Amino acid sequence: MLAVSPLPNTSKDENQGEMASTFAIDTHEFPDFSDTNLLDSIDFDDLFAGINDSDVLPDLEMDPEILAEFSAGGGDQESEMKASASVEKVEENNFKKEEEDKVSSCGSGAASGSASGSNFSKEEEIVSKREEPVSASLKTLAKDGDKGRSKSSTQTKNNNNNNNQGKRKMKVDWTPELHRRFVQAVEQLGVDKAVPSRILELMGIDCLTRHNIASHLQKYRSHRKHLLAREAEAASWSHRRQMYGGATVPSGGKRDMNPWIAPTMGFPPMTPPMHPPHFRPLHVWGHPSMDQSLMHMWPKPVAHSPPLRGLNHGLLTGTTNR
DNA sequence: TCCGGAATAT
DNA sequence: AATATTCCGG
Repeated sequence: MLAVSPLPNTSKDENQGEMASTFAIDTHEFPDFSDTNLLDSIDFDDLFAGINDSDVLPDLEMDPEILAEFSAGGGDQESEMKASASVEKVEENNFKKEEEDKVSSCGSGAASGSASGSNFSKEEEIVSKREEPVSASLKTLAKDGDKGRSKSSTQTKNNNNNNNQGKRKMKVDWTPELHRRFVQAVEQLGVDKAVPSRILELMGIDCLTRHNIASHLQKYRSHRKHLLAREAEAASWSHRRQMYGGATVPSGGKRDMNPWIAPTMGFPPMTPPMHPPHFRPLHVWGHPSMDQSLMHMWPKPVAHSPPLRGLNHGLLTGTTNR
């Protein structure tokens, strides 16, 4: 029992103008126990599996604060589970009984947490919004790329719309799929012309607000910037070396044309002025294209740009300094 | 007022 | 680190 929900309703959230069209849900999650830890397969998974959203117990995952409040006793996650279980009765409103397959949706379930071992404290985020039909294909495509992912999130409660008012916003879990759509949209628009609203449109995910996109976009740009910067550095670095050797490229261009960097951007020579519908600059970073072990959406700061041409990338240095 | 983007906050 | 929120011009 745990009646949770004292919630003082701050009532400040209320989506201002975000078209709230969050309906649709779809909880088909496929438990991927392929190579996961047993822990993953713990039960809360199942528990959550069916219940996705519903604002009931608005706070289950709130945050530290509230959690702390009643968690004082001790069981943290335990309570969570229980709570969810009880949630079953949740269904009361009209809810949407959508079909349950594809449809963009926001809800989802699947929790996994990294409980592995000893690390659970008060998780908070979660919630993952899933999207549409693409999944299948992506799955295929992403194969090893995504594989293990897609189920990492500890869901808790969702906010729904329907009339509610005191709903909180849950963190959106940018799953590889979502991210992929995001990147796709951005590319289509052109990196510099991409703005949240447009991206949102292109993505077609109904849930997700402009803000979500904006936030992600910010991060995206930031990462990209770093990446480019690094590569540029590396490039210039290699440049010098080349010069030394008497090599080539007289131009003093710092990093305009870099064979290596190019792929990173996806489109060096023509960026903005063209985005045919079905054209697609293969991979940028978060792309499925680059499977391998690069499945980490956001490339960590690992410089990868072989300094000298002629050699196969492979190792690289990590310090580009001078 | 709405939007986009950077700066902050959580 | 990843998201969300807030602040600040257009």
